[in-house]
Amino acid sequence: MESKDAVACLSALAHDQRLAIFRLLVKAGPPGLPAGEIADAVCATPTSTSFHLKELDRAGLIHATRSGRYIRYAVQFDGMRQLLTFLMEDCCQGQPELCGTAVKKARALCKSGSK
Amino acid sequence: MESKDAVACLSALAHDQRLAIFRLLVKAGPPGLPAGEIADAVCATPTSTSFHLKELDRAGLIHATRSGRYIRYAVQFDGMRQLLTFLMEDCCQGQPELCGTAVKKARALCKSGSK
DNA sequence: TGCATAATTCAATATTTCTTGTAATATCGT
DNA sequence: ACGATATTACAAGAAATATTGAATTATGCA
Repeated sequence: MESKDAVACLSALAHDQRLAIFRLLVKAGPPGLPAGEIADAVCATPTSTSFHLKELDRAGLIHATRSGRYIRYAVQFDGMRQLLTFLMEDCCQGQPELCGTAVKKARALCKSGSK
Repeated sequence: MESKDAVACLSALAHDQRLAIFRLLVKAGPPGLPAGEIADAVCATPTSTSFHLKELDRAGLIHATRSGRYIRYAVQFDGMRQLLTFLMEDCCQGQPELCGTAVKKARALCKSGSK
C-alpha cells in the first residue's frame, strides 16, 4: 500500500457517519447490509448514505453487490488489513519495543473476540 | 477512545503531508525532531508545517517540547496505540477469525522490527 | 540592548468536502 | 406494462480545510 492509498482509506474513515457505517458493517460481517438498513441505522438520508458508501467503496474498505432490488454493502476485509498493516509498519519501524503493547493488546482483543 | 476522538486522529493522518510527518516522527523515535528539520524533510514551508504539526498535536498523535530556540516534536505513542486498539476492536468484534491475518501479520512485522 | 534565528499566529484566498433536494435508474409484484 | 420500492446521480449552495505571505513571539548570542 502506498501513501496515497493510505490517505484515501484514512480520509474515508475520518468522518463520523462513515466511521459509524464502517463499524456497523464490520459487525454485520461478510453478508453485509442493504443500503436502506444502513441509512436507518445511522439516521441519515438515502442520498447522504449513498454518498458516504461510495466514499468507503472508492477507498477499498467496503464493496457493493446487488441482490434483487437491494444493494448490499459489506466490509472488504483485505482493504482494512492492508491499512492496518501499513500503520503497523510505521509503528514498528526500527523500534518494536515501542508499539509492542499496542499490538499485544490488539491481539488479545482479537482472541477474546469482544471489546 | 470515542468515535469523535478516532475521527480526529484519522482526519489528522488523512493528509499526505501529515502522514509523511507522522511517519518521519515515528522513525525519529522518542527524541523527535525540531520543526525546522521536519519542514525540510517534507519540503514544506515553516508556516504550513506548523499548521500540520498543530493538527497532529490536537489529535494527540504527537507532542511538542521546547528545547532552547527549537521546538521538538515527537510521536505520542499512547495516542497511536489507542487509535490502533479502537480500529482493532471494530475489526475483531464478533468474528476474530476474519481479522486474524491482519493482526498476525502486523505482529510479525513488529517482532522483526523492520518494514 | 540589539540582531539573528526558530517557530507560530493571523488573515485572506483557494480548494475540497458535505449536505440537500430533485430527478433518474433498476427491480419487483401485480 | 404499471406502480411502488430501493438506490444512485446530479447540481447548487454551505461548510470545513488548506495554502500563502506578512507580522509576531520567543530564545540565544554578542
